[in-house]
Amino acid sequence: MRYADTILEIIASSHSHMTAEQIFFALKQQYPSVVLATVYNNLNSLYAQEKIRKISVAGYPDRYDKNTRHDHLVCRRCGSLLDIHLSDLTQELERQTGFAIEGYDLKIRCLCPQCRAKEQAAHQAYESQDL
Amino acid sequence: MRYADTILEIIASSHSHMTAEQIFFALKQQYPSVVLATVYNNLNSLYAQEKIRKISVAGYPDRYDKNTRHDHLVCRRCGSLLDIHLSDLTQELERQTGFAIEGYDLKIRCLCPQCRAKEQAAHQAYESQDL
DNA sequence: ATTGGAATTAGAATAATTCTAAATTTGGTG
DNA sequence: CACCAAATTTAGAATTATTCTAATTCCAAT
Repeated sequence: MRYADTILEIIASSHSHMTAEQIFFALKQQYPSVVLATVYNNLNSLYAQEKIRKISVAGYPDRYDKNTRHDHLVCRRCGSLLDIHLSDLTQELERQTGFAIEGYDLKIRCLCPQCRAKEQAAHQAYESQDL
Repeated sequence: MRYADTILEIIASSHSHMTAEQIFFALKQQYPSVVLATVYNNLNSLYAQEKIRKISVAGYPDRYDKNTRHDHLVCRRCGSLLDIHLSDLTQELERQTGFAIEGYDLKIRCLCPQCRAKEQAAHQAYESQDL
């Protein structure tokens, strides 16, 4: 895992949530000979060690994130992600489910500002059309 | 959308969480000439109308579920899903995020009973080996 | 009957990811 | 240092899930 630390740094220092391909291009800046499969190998290994998180949203490639406890806002229109720090639900979920849980993944569906603007524009175009 | 209602019924009456392919085979019982692309067309349309939910877990094909409010237990080892009815977090999430949210998706990571048994067996084999 | 629009079909295409086998690198040992 | 074994990387083929395209079929309204 010669590249594992560099990949961890790329993920840690990114404010976006990068796909395997984006990480691949970032890594290529430093190691031009590296190959996408290696990135997948490293990401899978880091994920298995729980050093990174993997975020799956239907319709989008998997994205990777640092493994700190936080939740995500997901735009229902463009799929963009935003970290959000909410209070930890583990205790409450254990109380409600009645057993020890290993963790959880909370995605909040919303509209990002750009998409909100686009939807409003579309809505107004519709409203003002001749009927 | 000639098959939409049948697909809805298949999803509603299934206690598992079916993949597009499983739904395709179930639908084929009644309509042997139907084709996988049609199932995807119907599922995408039902999903766009919010009549069904789509569940994405990294490493597994998307699965579909009825669109009632409930959460999911996800086995971290085999990916199996189980519905669980927890109290609605919308209010609390709106309070914490400070804006109107459209919904959320909560997956609780755990080990299903079968996988727990397997992990224990593996653990005991490891413990009892000659060192 | 005829037509138009929507849905379905078949199958090719695409995208993401994994797999396989060969080559390379690494670390330990004599 | 030289060698070996193990682990990692590489290249590229393969697989899987899903979407796309174009042709066909279905159905409802003339």
